[in-house]
Amino acid sequence: MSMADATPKAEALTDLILTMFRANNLTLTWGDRLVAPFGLTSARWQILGAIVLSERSQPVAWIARNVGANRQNVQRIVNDLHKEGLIEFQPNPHHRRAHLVVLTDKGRQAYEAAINAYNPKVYTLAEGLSLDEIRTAHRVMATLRERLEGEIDAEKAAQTPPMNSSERAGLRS
Amino acid sequence: MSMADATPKAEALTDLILTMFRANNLTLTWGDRLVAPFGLTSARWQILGAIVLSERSQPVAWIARNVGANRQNVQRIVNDLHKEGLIEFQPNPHHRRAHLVVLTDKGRQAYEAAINAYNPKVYTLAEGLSLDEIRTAHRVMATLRERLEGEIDAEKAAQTPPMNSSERAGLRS
DNA sequence: TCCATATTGACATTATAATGCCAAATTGTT
DNA sequence: AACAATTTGGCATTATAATGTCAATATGGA
Repeated sequence: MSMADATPKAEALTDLILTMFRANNLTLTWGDRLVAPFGLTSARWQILGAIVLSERSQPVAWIARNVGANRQNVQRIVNDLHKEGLIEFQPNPHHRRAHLVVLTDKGRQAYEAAINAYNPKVYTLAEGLSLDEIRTAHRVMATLRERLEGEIDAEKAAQTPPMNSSERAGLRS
Repeated sequence: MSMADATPKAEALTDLILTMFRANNLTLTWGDRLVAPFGLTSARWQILGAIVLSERSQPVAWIARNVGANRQNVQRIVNDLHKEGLIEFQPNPHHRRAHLVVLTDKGRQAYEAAINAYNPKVYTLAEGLSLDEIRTAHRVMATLRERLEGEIDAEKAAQTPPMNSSERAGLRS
């Protein structure tokens, strides 16, 4: 990175980040091709997974938060999946508009087909790597994720300083 | 991932990939905010970096290949950077149309400002992580990248089987 | 030299993502 | 009960990315 004052650790983290950018994009296009035969994309697959793996069925906005994506994009993808019969909406006892999203049989089949295509591939992908180093990498990436989530949350909080209850009370006087 | 037949290693790699997706997106928005004051984005920054860090000046298509992005998108970004005076084109002795892309003073200043803003931040980001585990993570991600590049290249080669010289000779008869 | 192939920038089109705004609905506070 | 704040889906707009096509140019063989 041509940073004169970079410590080895910071330099190594920069290398990691740059490699992550490439690996991320490659993984997405790899996933796109892998699940294309089932009418899926990486993005659709991710959303189906979020639905399948959640304890209980959720409205769109919750899914978006869970996968860390924009609510509107998830809504668009969910609507597409609905048009194609992969998911359906169920009434939400707690909210009249926020319907619950569940998989149809067709959706479940597509998701399972994706998983079945993925499993042998990811096994091959892991060849030459030890369980330990994969887990170490996971821990590093998880730490990175936590740090960044913290920073971004902090920025958002700084932009619109939330009132505490005494401040709100003061406004009313 | 709810994969009945997954080995621990494959499962760990899946966890890593899912965490990578999140960390990647967070890093990009974090980078966007970091360099926005200098008229940059993560994508622009990456391209300026590719120009700065390359041994010799290159045309757009080469830059695109180096950063693993679409030629057309890099072209668009480069054109934007040109309009804003961050880069300029120089004649290419080896190609009449493929001009060489170089940074202007303004571009260099923006890039340096980005680096200066980035350096202390990445140092903070690395806190709590050891040099060893960062390097291990880097190696894992680099392996992942190589594997995926290999797979994708293989698929492309399979789509349009290239002729060898004898096949070409045979066609002519 | 001649010719097939590959590269490159330009242009067009489509797909996807990001952002802002709105009204309906819900939640929490007082 | 009343009211502010938040959440949610819908809609519109813009920004960015991806894909395809084309002509100009360059490259490598024969």
